[in-house]
Amino acid sequence: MLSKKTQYGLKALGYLAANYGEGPMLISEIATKKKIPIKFLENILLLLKTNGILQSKKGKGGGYFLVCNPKKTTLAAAIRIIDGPIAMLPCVSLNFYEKCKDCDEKNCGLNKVMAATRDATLKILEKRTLFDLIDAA
Amino acid sequence: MLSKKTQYGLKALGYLAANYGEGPMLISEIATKKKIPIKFLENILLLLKTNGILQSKKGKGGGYFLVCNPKKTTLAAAIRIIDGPIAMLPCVSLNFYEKCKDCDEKNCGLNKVMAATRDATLKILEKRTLFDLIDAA
DNA sequence: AATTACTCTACTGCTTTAATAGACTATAAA
DNA sequence: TTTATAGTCTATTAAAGCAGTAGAGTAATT
Repeated sequence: MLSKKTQYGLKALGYLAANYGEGPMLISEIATKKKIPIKFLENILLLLKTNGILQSKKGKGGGYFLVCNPKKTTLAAAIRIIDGPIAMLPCVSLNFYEKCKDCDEKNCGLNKVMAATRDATLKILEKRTLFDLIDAA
Repeated sequence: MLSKKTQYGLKALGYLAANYGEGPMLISEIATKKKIPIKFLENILLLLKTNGILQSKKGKGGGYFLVCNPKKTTLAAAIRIIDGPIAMLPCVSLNFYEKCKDCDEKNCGLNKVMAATRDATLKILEKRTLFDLIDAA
């Protein structure tokens, strides 16, 4: 399961995507509209900034905004920043790979299944973008 | 990510699947062969038993064994027992559903993407079985 | 009766999660 | 050049979950 932090982050990114091109949005506005604890949201947005997805401006008229067009940033990228690995096991993770000790990957049935699962998941998350997070109503 | 407990559980089930029909297997044997802490494995196998996947026999010649043919038990079922939800968010979980407060699912972009991801994942995990966990070598 | 082997309850240390607090820095407008 | 605005940064906390351990208890077999 995704952490609450990740869920909040994606919600916030959806809001920023919906308002893309309209200048910086206040943390407080995002927090209110998306019902996210404001101090928690500060951390999350900062994290997304240091990882190149968001940019910010201080002072009056300031706030956060997307660096790129929402369709350019995949959900896989956003999730990896906040939550870490997308794969179900370290031994099949593309970005956070760790070798299983006591297990020969080549012959491991579990490894193969989990690799297939990872591929199916990524096929969605590498294609969908922040644009897809925009709410209907 | 799956918990270590789940990973151990699946490894153990793979071992039991490989030896299906050969009578009960000792916890100690599974633990040794699969490099799992034995006391931890006890908990896991018991959990799988109370949930109907395994059966056991006490005393000499005892041990654990699969209730059904390995091809009858899906990985989704096994994972749900040990790890809980497979979906990335409670609001798209089929077996552990929880409504998001402060969010209208019908219009939520995130909800739709996560539902699609869940479907892709389940398409694999509801089809693959304990039989697929059997190691090659 | 003795041995084998699963069963059950409880506990421990550790890490992560989900926040909160408060001081600090940069920007812009009056 | 002060004041208000708004993001930045460090630290702390309570609660929960994870990984693993301990030990006594029960059932089956020989």
